[in-house]
Amino acid sequence: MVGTRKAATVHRGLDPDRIVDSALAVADADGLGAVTIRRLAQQHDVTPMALYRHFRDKEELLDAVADRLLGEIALPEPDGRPWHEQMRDLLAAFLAALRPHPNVAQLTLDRILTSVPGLMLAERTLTLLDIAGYAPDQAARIGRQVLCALVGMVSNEPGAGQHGDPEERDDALHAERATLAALPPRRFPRVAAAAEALTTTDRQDDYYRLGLDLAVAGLRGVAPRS
Amino acid sequence: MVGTRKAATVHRGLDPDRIVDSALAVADADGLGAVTIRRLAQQHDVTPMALYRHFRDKEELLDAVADRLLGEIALPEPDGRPWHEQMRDLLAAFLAALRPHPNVAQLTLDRILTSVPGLMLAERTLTLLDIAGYAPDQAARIGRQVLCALVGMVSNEPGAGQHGDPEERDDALHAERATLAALPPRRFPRVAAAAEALTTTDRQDDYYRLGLDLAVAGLRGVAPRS
DNA sequence: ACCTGAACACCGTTCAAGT
DNA sequence: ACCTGAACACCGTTCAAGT
Repeated sequence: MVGTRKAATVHRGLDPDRIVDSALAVADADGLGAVTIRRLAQQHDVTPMALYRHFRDKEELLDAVADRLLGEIALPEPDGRPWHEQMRDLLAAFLAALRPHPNVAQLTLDRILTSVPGLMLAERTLTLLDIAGYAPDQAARIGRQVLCALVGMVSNEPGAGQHGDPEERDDALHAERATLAALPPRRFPRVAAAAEALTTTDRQDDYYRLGLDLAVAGLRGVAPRS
Repeated sequence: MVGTRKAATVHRGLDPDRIVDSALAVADADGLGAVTIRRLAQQHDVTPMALYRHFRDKEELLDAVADRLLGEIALPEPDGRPWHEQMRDLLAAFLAALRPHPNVAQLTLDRILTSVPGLMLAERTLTLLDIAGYAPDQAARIGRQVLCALVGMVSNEPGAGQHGDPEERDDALHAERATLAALPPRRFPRVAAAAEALTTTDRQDDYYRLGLDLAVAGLRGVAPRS
């Protein structure tokens, strides 16, 4: 009642943040391909064109989704530990932000250098690589590779077939496992033996821990100063 | 004239291989999003529905495109050298097959375990990781990560914005470089300094050599036996 | 066997109006 | 300022025919 002018002009539910919420929910449930201007509009009981008041086009909407993910990165404070320990924590923070939304992770790659939180991640990465002894050019290239590898890790984590029902997804994984296990053991003995490991969604923490080990070990192995 | 029955029923130009050719050409020129049933049909002077004689749906067409790339892998023969040297050559062979088609590379990831050339790559990778001392489960996980990282490397190579004209692409890269260089040097000194390295398409061989170094060094660093 | 034609249920997006 | 409605140029795909 004693509403200020600002309160009087409050949106009834169609502001960019809530659209991004919906986009994330749709992508998590049905994949990035299901994120559609028309579908989001429908979820907000509004005409598709209403969204264009808030985003110039679909790409700008996806930018906002990526920004949301990048904004969730909880950057660890720099400290006095060896660079590779700090690097591990930094990369782990990036992973932690991406993991809840594997279907959306790939969007962040193109936006790392165009959003503030992404730039902060990049700056920290380059700083640690400098401490490791990398020349600036090398650091730029190798930093890109590592962040790229992490995003790929999340986008392609064993369960990420981006289907609808969790039941259907389990069935698909089970079928794939059976196909692999039935491979001719003369030609593909190791793939057949690894059928279980390649198709399980269990022990995801192991998967990610190993991925971090791999990335950090790579950086240490190539670094001028170890 | 003395045509066999087979020669008499030869296609006049609409066989799956030529459709895949077109799909690759379109993807290379205008990105994966431009690969459209209708556009491919048009290129072959045929109705969109004609393609459904050869592919059950669009996904099967993309499977064929991915198979084409995977089929280009020239697997090196196993020999007596240390596992990491053989691994490097194996990964380099995969990279060499992907590099000509960065816009398409990502398609291969989901198809590695469903195509014969992909399975051969996977089998070789697991074999070398076994020699390195990895337990089968670990080998499966880490092998996936590495192949994933390589695909990501190609998909996200500096020039890969998947635009049309090469001129337009250069302009986009130049603009991005300027934006990065103009970043507040107080907050993002290293990113600003790396603007050039992050946006150049020169020295791609360095980029890929470094990526291979990173991957192999990671595998060696994590391996039970080095 | 291979291709066509018309139709359906979707897209993103522009333009001109409405309040 | 914010939303609507109709329209346009695209999608993938089904179905029933044509030869």
